[in-house]
Amino acid sequence: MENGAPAVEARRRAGRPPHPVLGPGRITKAALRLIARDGYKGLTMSALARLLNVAPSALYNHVSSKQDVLLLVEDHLMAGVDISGFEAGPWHQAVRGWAWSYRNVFARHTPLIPVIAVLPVTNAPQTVKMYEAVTAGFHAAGWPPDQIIDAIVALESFIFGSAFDVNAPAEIFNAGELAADAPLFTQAVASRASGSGSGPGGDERPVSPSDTAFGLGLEALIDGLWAQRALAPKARHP
Amino acid sequence: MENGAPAVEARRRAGRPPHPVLGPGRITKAALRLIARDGYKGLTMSALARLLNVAPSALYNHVSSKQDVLLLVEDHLMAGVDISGFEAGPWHQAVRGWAWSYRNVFARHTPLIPVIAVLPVTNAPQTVKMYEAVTAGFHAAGWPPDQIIDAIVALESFIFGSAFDVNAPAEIFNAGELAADAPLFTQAVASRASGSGSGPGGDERPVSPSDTAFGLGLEALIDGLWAQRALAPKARHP
DNA sequence: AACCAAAATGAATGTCATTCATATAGTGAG
DNA sequence: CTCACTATATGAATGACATTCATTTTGGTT
Repeated sequence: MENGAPAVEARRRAGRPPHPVLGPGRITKAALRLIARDGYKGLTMSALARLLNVAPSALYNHVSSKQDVLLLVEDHLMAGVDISGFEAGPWHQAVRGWAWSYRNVFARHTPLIPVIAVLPVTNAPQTVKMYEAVTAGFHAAGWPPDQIIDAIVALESFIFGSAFDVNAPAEIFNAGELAADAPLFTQAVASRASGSGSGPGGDERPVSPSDTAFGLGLEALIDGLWAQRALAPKARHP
Repeated sequence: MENGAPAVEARRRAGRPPHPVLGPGRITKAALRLIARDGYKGLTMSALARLLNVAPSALYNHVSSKQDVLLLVEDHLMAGVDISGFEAGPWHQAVRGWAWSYRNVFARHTPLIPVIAVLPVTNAPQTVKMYEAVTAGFHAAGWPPDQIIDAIVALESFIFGSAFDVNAPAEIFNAGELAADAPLFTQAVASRASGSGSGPGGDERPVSPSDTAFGLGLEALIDGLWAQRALAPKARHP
């Protein structure tokens, strides 16, 4: 039941079917089922309509484009991002939990990232809700108000980039025939400390290389941002 | 002149036209011209063929798919990323220059990012060359070899995510009708310190919000990574 | 019972990437 | 000089796709 107000008002104007056979909610659920089964390549308007026992053109009475469908999915996923840490706990730990959760949710939905990163949050209630919770956490930690959004954007950029990295194949850094021209790089790849370290849960189990890199970068970013809190904004560069 | 060796060897095997009318080099250049003119939506195999005065199907004698074309473009762009700082200067400054340059190059080529982030570097000479230079810089700065790749991946993730942010519209954080439900967020957006700070060149001119966020995150990441250098790899999380 | 607007339909359109059978052209071998 | 070989170019065809449109169905309201 996402945003019933306009539907109610519209229903007031004239006779309507009381059972909305199709609607944002059902479309979102069907899209998620499709994505879970066949991935984003399987998410076509035809497949979506087929799953809903409806003609493809019928969907356009409820969404104006496929991008609209992606927006619905995105906003639904945002509700799955863990913001509980910002309600009470220490800032460092809240950001950690939020960032891991955020990355894990979108690692399986990377095709959404180019959409999210560029589209306004208007008409995305769950997304706004998440931003409000995160902002509140920063505020409570004494962050300078005029730096909060920039800090969130920086963290989000790292999270989105890292979500792509999760889907990288293991051999992505295999230079192949070019290895001879890149001895230091090849050596660094070979000695990469994969499998060591602790997992996102703090327990001692093997983690993927992308988990290790994300953990390293996240801790660096959290510490670095904390240290720069209240300093003048800078964007210097040689 | 991109890797003439295979072509020469192939020419040795049998009779060939001495003037390669089409080839990776020309295809790459044409693709870049198309992207510059019409953006990535204008980069179609038909348009590419038209620009080269050739039938679309002819392209498939030189590339096996459109993804191959994107790979050619990507590797070409990698040559434009500034790695000069790693040859001599201090580590902090070298990373800074590299990261700004890397982000600026791919901010205008975000459709490539999902491709880059997932595809092996094999057969991408410029890409391998860049990684080698960066690895050498980390090595020279005394970085623990088994952490170099993870640190680079973390920086790259931040860079890729930030490249998307560059293309975000100014009103991306306008909550619209939902503003009432997100007072702290709305206030933080309004007080965002945009226009202040110094530009990437260190001079005093207005910078975009994405520049500010990138500068903030990059400095935090650089400082944080430097501080964590030589510490045990960690990926902890509550 | 008639009306009206939302919603569903089926056919059609245009844009893609990609494939395939065929044709061409230049080169080394005879 | 000529034949055969091979890379490369061609044009037509295919199938997937999002989207549009004229038309019909549907069900509550009057």
